[in-house]
Amino acid sequence: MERKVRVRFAPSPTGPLHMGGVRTALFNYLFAKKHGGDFLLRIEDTDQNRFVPGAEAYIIEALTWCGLVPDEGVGFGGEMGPYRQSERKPMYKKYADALIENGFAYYSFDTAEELDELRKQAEADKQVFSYDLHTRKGLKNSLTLSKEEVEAHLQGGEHYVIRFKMPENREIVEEDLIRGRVSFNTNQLDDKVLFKSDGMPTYHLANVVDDHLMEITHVIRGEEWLPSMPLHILLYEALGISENRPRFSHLPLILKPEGKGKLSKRDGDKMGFPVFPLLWKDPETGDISRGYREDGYFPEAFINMLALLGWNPGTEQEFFCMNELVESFDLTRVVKSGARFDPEKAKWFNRHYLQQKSSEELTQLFLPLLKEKGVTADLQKLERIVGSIKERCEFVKDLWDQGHFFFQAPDSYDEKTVRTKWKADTSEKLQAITAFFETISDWKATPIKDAFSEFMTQKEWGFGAVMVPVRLALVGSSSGPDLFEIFELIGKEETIERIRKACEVIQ
RNA sequence: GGCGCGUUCUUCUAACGGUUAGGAAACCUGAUUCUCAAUCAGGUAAUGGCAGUUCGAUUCUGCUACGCGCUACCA
Repeated sequence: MERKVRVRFAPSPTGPLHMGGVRTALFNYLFAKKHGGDFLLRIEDTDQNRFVPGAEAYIIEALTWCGLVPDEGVGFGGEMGPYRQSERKPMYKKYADALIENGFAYYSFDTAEELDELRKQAEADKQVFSYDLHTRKGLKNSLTLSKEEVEAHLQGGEHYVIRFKMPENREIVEEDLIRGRVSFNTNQLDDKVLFKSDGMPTYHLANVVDDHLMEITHVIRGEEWLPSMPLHILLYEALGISENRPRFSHLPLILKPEGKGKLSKRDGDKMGFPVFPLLWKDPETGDISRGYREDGYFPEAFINMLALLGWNPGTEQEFFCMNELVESFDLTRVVKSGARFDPEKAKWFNRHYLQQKSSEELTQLFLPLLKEKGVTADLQKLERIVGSIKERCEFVKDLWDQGHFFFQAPDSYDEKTVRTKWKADTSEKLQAITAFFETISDWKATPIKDAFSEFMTQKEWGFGAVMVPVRLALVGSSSGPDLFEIFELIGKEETIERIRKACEVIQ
C-alpha cells in the first residue's frame, strides 16, 4: 500500500521567517494537500546559542496568516511529537551510539580551538582544512586512539563530538524530484559532526532521525541543502532505516531583485520592500523589519506571487486561490534555476486582489484608516467614494491617498498645474461657473454634466480650459476620478465653496 | 581552492528533437476628446560560447565561460 504523504517544514527559530522560507512552506503545503497528505511544522532548535525569543511564535503566526496551517506541529498538536527538537533531545543519543557501535561514526576529541588552528594554517597555505578520510587519521579521535585512551577521554568527562565516518569512494546517486539525477562521490565529502559536545545532535542527525520517526515521505527544502543530501542518504543507510526513507526535492533559491545572490534582509531595507511576511522587531536591537502584512499586502496576493516564483502550471493562468494552487501544483513543474524576486510583481498581484474585492468589503477595510484620520461619513456614501477610486489603488491605504479630498478640502494647490493651467481669465470663468452651479437643483453627476455641457457650449468655452482649474480647486491636484462624480459626492455647497476659495488663494 | 547545481527577452517563465521561440511584468506608441491612474489595442525585446549526436537542436552529450550554493560542535 502507498504510504500517506507526509511532509514537513522545519525552520530554526533564529529569527523571523524569510519569504524564501514561506515559499518552502508553501510548496510543502501544496504538495501535501495535493496528495491528501499531512503538512507538519517542526522546530529545529538544536543550536541553543542561536535561539531568538519570539521567533517560534512569529513562525506560527506567519504560517497562519498565509493560510498554511499545519496538520501537526509545534502549536498545532499531533500524535508524533514533540515537534520541537530540543524536547526530543533524549531520543538522538541512541542513534548516534548505534552508529558508533556499527562503525559508521566515531568519537572525535579535537577541540574547536585546535580545529580552528588547523583551518587557519590551511588557509595560510591557500588550502582548505577538511575533517575527512584523509585527515582523520592524524587527528584525535577514536579511530586513531587506543581503546584505553578513548575510554579515558570519555570517562574523564572530556568534551567530544561524534562524527560520521564518510566511506571511501562511493558514488551516491539520487533522483531529485525537481532536478533529476544528482550524483556525488564520497571522497569529496567530509566527516560531519552528528552529535555535539553539548549533548545535542546537529541538524544532519536530527533531521534524519525525526523524518524517519515522523514518517516523512518527501523532503522538500531549499537548494542550499543539496550538498548535504548524500550525507543524509548515507545516514539513513547506516541507521538501517533507508527502507522507507523520504524522497528528496531541492527548491531553487530566491535571488535579490538586483545583482546576485540569495535574497537577504538587507535587500529589503535597501530597496524598500518587505522580505518578511510579518513585521518583526528584533528583541536584541529593537530594529524593525517591515512585513507584507503590515505593508498592506493581502495574504492571497503574497501567496500567489510566491507560488509563481519558481513554479508555473504550464498554462497561462496566473491568478490562483489556495485551492487552485493545490489543484494545479506539481513538484516536477518547479523550475531548477534561481528566481530573481521582483517587488513590482508583488504589488501587481496585490492590485489584482484589491480590484477583486467589492466596494462594500473595501470600505470595511478602509474604516480603521478613516477613523485614524478622524473622518466619519455615511457608510453608503463611503462605498460610493471607494467605488469611484478603487481602480486606481494597489493597497487599502491608497484609498486615502486617492480620495482624501472627498473628506477634506485641499490645503494647497499643485504648483505646476497652477503655473500651466491657471490663466489670467480663469478666476473670472470659475466665478461664472459657481454662479451657474447655484442654479442647479438636481445635484447628481449626470444632470450636472448635462447642464454643464450646455452651459459650456453657450459660453463657447473649451472643456479643458475650465475643467482642470476646477479639478485643481476641488482636489488640489490635476489628477483624480471623474469630476462630476466628485461634484455630487462632496455636495453643491462644498463644491462652490472650494472653487471660491481656490480663486481667492491662487489670484 | 574543492564539490554540487544552474544558464531562453530587462524580469518571472512556456516550448519536455520539428513553433514566425508563446505568455505575464516592465517599457514605448495609440485609443478613451477634463486630468492622472486604470482599461483596451498595438509595439520593442531572448535560447552565454564552442564542438558533437541527428534529416533537424532551446530541448540530448562533452568542453568552456559566467552565476549561485555548500565547504562550522549553524540550520
